[in-house]
Amino acid sequence: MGAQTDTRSRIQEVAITLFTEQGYEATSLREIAEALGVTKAALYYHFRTKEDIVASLIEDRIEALDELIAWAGRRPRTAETRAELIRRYGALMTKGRAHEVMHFMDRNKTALQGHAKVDLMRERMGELMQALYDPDDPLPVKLKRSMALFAMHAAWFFIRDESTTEAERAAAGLQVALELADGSGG
Amino acid sequence: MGAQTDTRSRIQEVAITLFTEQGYEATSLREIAEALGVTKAALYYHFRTKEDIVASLIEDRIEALDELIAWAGRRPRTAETRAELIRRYGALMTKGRAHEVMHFMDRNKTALQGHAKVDLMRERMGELMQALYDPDDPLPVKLKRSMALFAMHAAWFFIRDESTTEAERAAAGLQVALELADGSGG
DNA sequence: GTCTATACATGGATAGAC
DNA sequence: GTCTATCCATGTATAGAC
Repeated sequence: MGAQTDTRSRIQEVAITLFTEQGYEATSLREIAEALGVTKAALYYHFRTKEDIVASLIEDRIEALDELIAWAGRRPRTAETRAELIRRYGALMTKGRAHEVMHFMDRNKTALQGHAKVDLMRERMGELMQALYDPDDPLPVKLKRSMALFAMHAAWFFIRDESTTEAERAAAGLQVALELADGSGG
Repeated sequence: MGAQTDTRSRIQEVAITLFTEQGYEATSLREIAEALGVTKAALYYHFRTKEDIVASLIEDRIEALDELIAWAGRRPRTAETRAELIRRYGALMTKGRAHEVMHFMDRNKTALQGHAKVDLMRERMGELMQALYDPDDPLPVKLKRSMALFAMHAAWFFIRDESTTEAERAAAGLQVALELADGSGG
């Protein structure tokens, strides 16, 4: 704890910001180090690799998703389950740096491909998406429900307006997600 | 024409495939060259830089978007205009490698940031999105309409099922997009 | 139109001093 | 816990022969 923990979380904060704004590959460890006023080698004391910085940002999220998927598996695939799943997913996203992490991952899809923890996270997101529909649902239904989870992040991805609050974004995302997951036809 | 043109378009085809699957930065020119059975230097005969390959893939798209935006600007912002805009956008996407290009761009957001033509393309997509709503629309409406254009690509991004045809994807995307752009409230 | 060879820059990662 | 110095791999791009 103390100075070490503080430096560690400062590294995470600077890293996710630069990774999202400039890109994961475009951001060198030297750049992160300089932004913090330390050197490259100092980073290597706190994280063994560049990948480890990413892993540290998402590993707690994966656990939360696991629980949510397990919960969904124990319930019937009804409209109520879908709505509740979406609400719970939304609640998860209010904690920590959840939206920043999703934004970072969205903007660096290929660059993060192959990273163990990221691949796991993507897999979990896919499972969660598939918990929202049946394999024999018509394509438009599959599409709408697939987009439901995405809708909960879209207010951060699409709406650039600085004056919009986090709460407003969350509420709008939730509303649109629930609409998308509700219907059974066109 | 002839051999030169053929090689040029073969480069484009291999490039967009590798860029999408492995990532733009992760794909070296040597790799593209080897996949074609030529050398790195041969690529430089057809394209001055790596960026130029990307530019060649999207520059015709930008023109098409310009026309669509101009058309929307001449019409009142009604539900009918929105629906027609979406249909026209969908028609554009049936031509050439449109969906591949969008998929490529989606998966390489940060890596492509700063490329002149890509930035222009993104700008145009933003303008098109904003043609679907008014600045004073409530947030959920903005969000839904922003997602409409995205829906037309989502059938390619989200639905992995190989047995789904292009026509089915297009039809589903169009249907969902029209629904998202239609409503005025929650 | 395609080749070989190479210049040049950058980035991740490590060794070892303090 | 942070530093300097350095290794090593890779990638873009160019020069010039065939």
